[in-house]
Amino acid sequence: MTDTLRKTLPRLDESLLAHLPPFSRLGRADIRAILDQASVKRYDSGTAIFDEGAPAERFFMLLDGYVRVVRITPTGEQVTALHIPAGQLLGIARALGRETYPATAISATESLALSWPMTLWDRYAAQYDGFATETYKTVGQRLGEMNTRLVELATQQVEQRVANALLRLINQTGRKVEGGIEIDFPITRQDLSELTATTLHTVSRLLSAWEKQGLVESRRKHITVCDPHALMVLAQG
DNA sequence: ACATTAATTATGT
DNA sequence: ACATAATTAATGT
Repeated sequence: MTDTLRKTLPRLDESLLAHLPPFSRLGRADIRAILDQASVKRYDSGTAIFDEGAPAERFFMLLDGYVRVVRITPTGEQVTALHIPAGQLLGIARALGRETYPATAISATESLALSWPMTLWDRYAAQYDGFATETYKTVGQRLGEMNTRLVELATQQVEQRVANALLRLINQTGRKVEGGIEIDFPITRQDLSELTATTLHTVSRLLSAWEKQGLVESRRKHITVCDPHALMVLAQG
């Protein structure tokens, strides 16, 4: 008689979460319970998942795609803070003790995300072993990344800044392709310039120069690094 | 060593 | 055809 209860859409499979850091130490039953409280949503490329300053009502787990976390400066220009690949938590304002989102999240590709009401955050953190510690690890990583970027901004020149940015991008979101490693989501020179606090023109020139030296290849909205090692040399200054 | 401005071309819907 | 991306040169700080 139990299958008369089958009234909802296909249930989410536990394997979606089982191998992801915050959930990897949890048992199947716990994951099932968490999954049953989640809702799924698909985001077209370029749409906002949440906005800076808005009340942080939900937190998210990115299942597929890439998201860029963006802040708006007082003068109204965007600054990309970081990119988040699939498999990471997102919008975890609660973990930072905040009631509002500290930045805007925009899907860089078509994306798929689970979300939960933020009220569940405390419960999960309290009752599921490993949930809190694992998420603080990724929070720590992101903090570290932003910190090293700050140092770069203060100390390095433009050329090594964009070289470093490229290297990070292929590390975090790189996909092996014939002849190099390709950034796995559409990225413009404007985006890269925001990441490195320079202009799209300078980025364009640098990429053109590197392309002539066989360091990179780029089509529109697409960059692949052919010689990571040479880039690393450049990145040191 | 870089930004800014502007003009030109290429590319995707 | 239209908007968006990318290149390139010239000029400015």
